[in-house]
Amino acid sequence: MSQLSVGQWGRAVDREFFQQDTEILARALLGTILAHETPEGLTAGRVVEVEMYRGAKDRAAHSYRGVPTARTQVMFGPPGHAYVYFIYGMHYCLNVVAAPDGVGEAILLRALEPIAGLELMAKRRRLAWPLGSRAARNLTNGPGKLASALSVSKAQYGLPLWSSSLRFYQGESPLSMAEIREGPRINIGYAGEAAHYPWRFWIQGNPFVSRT
DNA sequence: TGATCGATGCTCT
DNA sequence: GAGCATCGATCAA
Repeated sequence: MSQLSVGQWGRAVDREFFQQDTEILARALLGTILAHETPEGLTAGRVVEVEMYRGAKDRAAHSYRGVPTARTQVMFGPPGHAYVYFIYGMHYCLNVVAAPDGVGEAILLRALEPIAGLELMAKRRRLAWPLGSRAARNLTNGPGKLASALSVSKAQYGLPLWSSSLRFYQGESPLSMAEIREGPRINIGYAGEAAHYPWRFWIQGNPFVSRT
């Protein structure tokens, strides 16, 4: 059954998809489908909001100091793998590793538009089912929420996002430049000048974006 | 509709 | 020991 659904989302991306400049990749991720198959079932959503973090050039990046740590190790590896970290004592955040091996860059997935497995997502998010329209918007419109809804945690750390149970599909059609908006990233006030860089990208007018 | 604040524990200094 | 790429509850308007 899941194979049928997956077919509607176009081809799975390949390894080469991730081998492009981090900003190009961040924009290209908008509109793709992220799917996670688990024993509980399939959940998937369309990527509608991302932020990029650029290593040594970027005070907001976990990799800013340039030295890999136990947490950030995968960020410095080859692109296309999952960088998952635990934050505020209760949430996970999912990133796509970008840039060549040895360079610590990544793209944070901030919001999805849910498209498959909504009941399972609601269960994981502890929301009542069936969902009202407000609750549907609340399913995956934030980095911690989407990780919870898709059941992403440290168990997915380092997974290749073109060939594992957690992977991207191309989606229907590429977005035009006019559909993509950009602005400063969220909650990085500690990062000085970098806090103002317009490194958050989202699909204009999409109701599942975390903020506008 | 928006501002404020507490929860909670890992990560790094 | 301090801080954190968040979320949800609560309160004011």
